[in-house]
Amino acid sequence: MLKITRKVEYALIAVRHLEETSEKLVSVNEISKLYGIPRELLAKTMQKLASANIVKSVKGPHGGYKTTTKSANTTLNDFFEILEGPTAIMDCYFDSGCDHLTNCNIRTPINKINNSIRNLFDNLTLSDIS
Amino acid sequence: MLKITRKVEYALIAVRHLEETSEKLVSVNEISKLYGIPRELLAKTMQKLASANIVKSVKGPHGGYKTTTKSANTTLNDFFEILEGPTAIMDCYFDSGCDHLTNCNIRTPINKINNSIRNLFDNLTLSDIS
DNA sequence: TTTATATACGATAATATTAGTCGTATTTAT
DNA sequence: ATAAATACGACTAATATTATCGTATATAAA
Repeated sequence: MLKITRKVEYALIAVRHLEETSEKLVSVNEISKLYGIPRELLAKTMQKLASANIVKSVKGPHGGYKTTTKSANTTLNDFFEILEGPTAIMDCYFDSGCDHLTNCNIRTPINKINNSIRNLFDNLTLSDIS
Repeated sequence: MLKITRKVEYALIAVRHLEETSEKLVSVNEISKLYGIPRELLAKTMQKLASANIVKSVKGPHGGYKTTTKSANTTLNDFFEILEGPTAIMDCYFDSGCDHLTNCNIRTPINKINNSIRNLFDNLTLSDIS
C-alpha cells in the first residue's frame, strides 16, 4: 500500500536523465535501454509528461525529449496527478458514493490524512528531491 | 497509486467505533454488520491490532474488543506498519536489489519522498486525525 | 520522394496485488 | 455441554497494475 507506480518511477528516471543531459534530445529508446525499462510503457509516460509541458517532444529522426523551463519547478503533486490522476488515499475522497451501510465514521480522518499528503506533495518540487 | 488498503480502512473504522463506545466490548460481528464490512477480513485485522496492543481482545460469549491506553496515541506510521508492513513508496527502499541496469538515478529522490512521508505519519497520531 | 526513425495513441494480454472466503482450533460465559 | 467469540492458516476471487501489440503521424536525411 501507499506505493508509487512503475509509470511514476519510470517518469522520474527519465526526467532526471533529461536534466543531466540538459538541452540534448534523448529518445525513449535510449532511456529504456540505459535503465532496462519497457520501451512502450516509458513512451506513453513521456507522452503524458509532454502534453503537460513537463518535457518537450520532437518527432522524427534524431528526435526525442528534453527538459523545459517547467521541469524542475514541477511539484510532486502535479507530477503524480499528470500520470495517475488525483492524489487520494481512498477513491471515495473524490468519487461520490460511500460504501458503508449506516454511516461513515472515517470521513474526517481520511480527509485529514489526504490533505496532509497533498500538502506535502504540493510543497515539494522535482528539484527539491534531487 | 498511494492508496491505503481495505484492511487499513476497516481497522480505522473499527478503532474509531471502539473509541466512541469507550470501555464497552464490541464484537467483530457487530462492527461488520453496522458498517457493512466483511466479517472474516475485519476479524483478521483486529487480531493484528490486538497482538500489537492497539486494542484489547476478550474471548468467549460477550467477548470482543475495546480500546487500550495506547489506542489514541498510536502514530499513523505504527498503525499502518502493523497492518501492512514497512511504509515504503517503492519496494527497493527496504529490499536489497535494484532492477535498473546500469545505475539507479532515483535513489536520492525516492529516499527523500519516502522520508517525508514517514516523517509525516510518525508525527500524526490516531487522535490527531479524529 | 522514398526510407528510416521517432513520437502518439488506443486496445489487449499478462502479471501481481488486494480482497474476500472457508475450515478448524481455542477460549470462556452460561 | 453448548454457544459465542477470538485466532489463524490456506485458498479463491476480484481488481489493479504492468507490459505488449498494432497502427498512425511527423520529419530528417539520402
